[in-house]
Amino acid sequence: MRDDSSKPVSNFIKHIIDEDIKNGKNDGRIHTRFPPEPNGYLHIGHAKSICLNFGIAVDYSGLCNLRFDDTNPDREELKYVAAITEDVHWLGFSWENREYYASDYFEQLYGYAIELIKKGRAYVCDLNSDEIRQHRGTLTEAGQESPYRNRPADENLDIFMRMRAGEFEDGARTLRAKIDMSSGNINMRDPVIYRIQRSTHHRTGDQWCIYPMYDYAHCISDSIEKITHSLCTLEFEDHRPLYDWFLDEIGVFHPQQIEFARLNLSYTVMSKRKLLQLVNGGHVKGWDDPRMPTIAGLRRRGYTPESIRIFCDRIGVAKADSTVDMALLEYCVREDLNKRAPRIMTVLHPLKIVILNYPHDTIEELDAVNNPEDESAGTRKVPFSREIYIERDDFMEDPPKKFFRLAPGREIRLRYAYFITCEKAVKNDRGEIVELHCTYDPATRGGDAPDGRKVKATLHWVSAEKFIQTEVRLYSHLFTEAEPDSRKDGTEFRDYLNPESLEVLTDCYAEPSLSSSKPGEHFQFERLGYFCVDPESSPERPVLNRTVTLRDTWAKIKNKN
RNA sequence: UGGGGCGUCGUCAAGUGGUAAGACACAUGGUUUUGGUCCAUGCAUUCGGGGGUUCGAAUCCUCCCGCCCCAGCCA
Repeated sequence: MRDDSSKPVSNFIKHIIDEDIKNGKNDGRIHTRFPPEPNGYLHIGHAKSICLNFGIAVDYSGLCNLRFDDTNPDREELKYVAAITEDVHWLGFSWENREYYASDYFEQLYGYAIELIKKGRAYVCDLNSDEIRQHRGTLTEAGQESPYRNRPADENLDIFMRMRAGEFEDGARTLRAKIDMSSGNINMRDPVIYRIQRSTHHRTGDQWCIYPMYDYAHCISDSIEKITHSLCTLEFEDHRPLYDWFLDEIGVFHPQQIEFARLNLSYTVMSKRKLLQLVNGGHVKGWDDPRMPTIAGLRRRGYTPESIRIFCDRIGVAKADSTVDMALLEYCVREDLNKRAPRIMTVLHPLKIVILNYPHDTIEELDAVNNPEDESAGTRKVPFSREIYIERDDFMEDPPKKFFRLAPGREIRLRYAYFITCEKAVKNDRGEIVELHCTYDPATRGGDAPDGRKVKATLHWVSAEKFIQTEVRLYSHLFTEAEPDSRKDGTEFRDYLNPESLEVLTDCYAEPSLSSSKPGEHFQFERLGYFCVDPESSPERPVLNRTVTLRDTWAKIKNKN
């Protein structure tokens, strides 16, 4: 699936692919893969990779596999593969029957390891992890060769097979590639390719007590699947020589690894580790907390797959480290929801109005447009009565020059209803405004004055006779700093958690029609923002999450003052 | 004193020797029964810096500066 197909996006990876096709590489075949480790939830950074990999497959009439990189059973769980497949599907991508697992290749991987041993390119090392580290050297000093480095091939073969058979304790030995302990690239200093690890794998159970390492398993998995272009993030750039080394030594199909910059987003963090800390530390309510940049969180917040896809198209793909402005993501979801979200009126902070000259015991049903951007969305009836609620912010007793909403003596329009004029603000003992007394002009029914007189503002409102009480959860940035995790002053991301990232409003009043809404449905609350029905919602008591506010010019003017 | 990358508008990002796309953000007008949407306009004489090659350089050469990644039996 591709959005914005009218504007094909160019990037350096496509240039490489174009060139490859021109040169007839792989007979013009294009095959990518998205290779998550099932050890956590997907976030918007993964969405970038998903859109890139699946998008390229679509653009070049190729294929994209979903492959779980499940070579470390200590951290991986079945529940994560379920969550990941759900998220990728939800984003709108399909991999048909090409759902693969690195663990499917364990036997083949083992076979290639035997070959490497026979070729003298791998050896069993008896050093423990501390000793291996000590032998590795430093960034500026070469490493020392392991005393086991020149163990004869047949002995290596024998011990490696006994490793598989379970003869040795966890961590007692490793299989290592025999490359170059003095390489400037630390990845090439005889990297471990198999470790002994007795943990139950979510797919292979207790069949194995040795597991391959990422560098070894990943390139061969790509090769087995005949991947043509293996796209990964920048931190794997240093691993490419190793990726190439394994495939060259084994002599199998050789995909091309290409690295791109991972996505960073302002006002949030984007690593599984940090997101996990937010969950475990109780700073959010879970992986799908609407404040989280996870796919599950964004979904619950009310982001649509389309909005995320178009966002991924717009941010581009390059090799420079970058942090994309959260405002772009918000723009993308507003743009999408503006076209599709039905409008409804909801008052978040109610202020009662009594319309003195409107009859008691009368409820009118007024026509309201469901979506001015989509005529086919039709109209609905909204009940109007003598007492209504408006937004507290829409009235000021002593308004500044540029405030053109309701004020004493001023006439405004109630959307789809009538013009009303504020006659009096009624206060309590403490001088707080408790309600407004207004009068209406019956001739303005529907919202237009027959005499053509204009009004400076149109306010949303809800009948105080017929409404549904709702809970509304307002979200704002999770962090108070744009880049909470890359500061140099000794502080860390958790120091910048926004204490006001969630505000729960339990006494909001919505049009009655909201009671028939279902979890996941989107609405625009007129003049306020886009909202999405939460899974915790019920017909008796709807719960709405604010996805994003509307652009608010008045707020800008107010803040400038 | 190691290896690998990257520096184009506030933020992303095109550009691949012929004279700086686009988007977001920002600003200003217009339309409007959402201070929304939409529309129009403005917003890098210059591409991290210096030198060089060339009729011509963000693009080529050279030196310098800055930033990111790497020392898991994680991925």
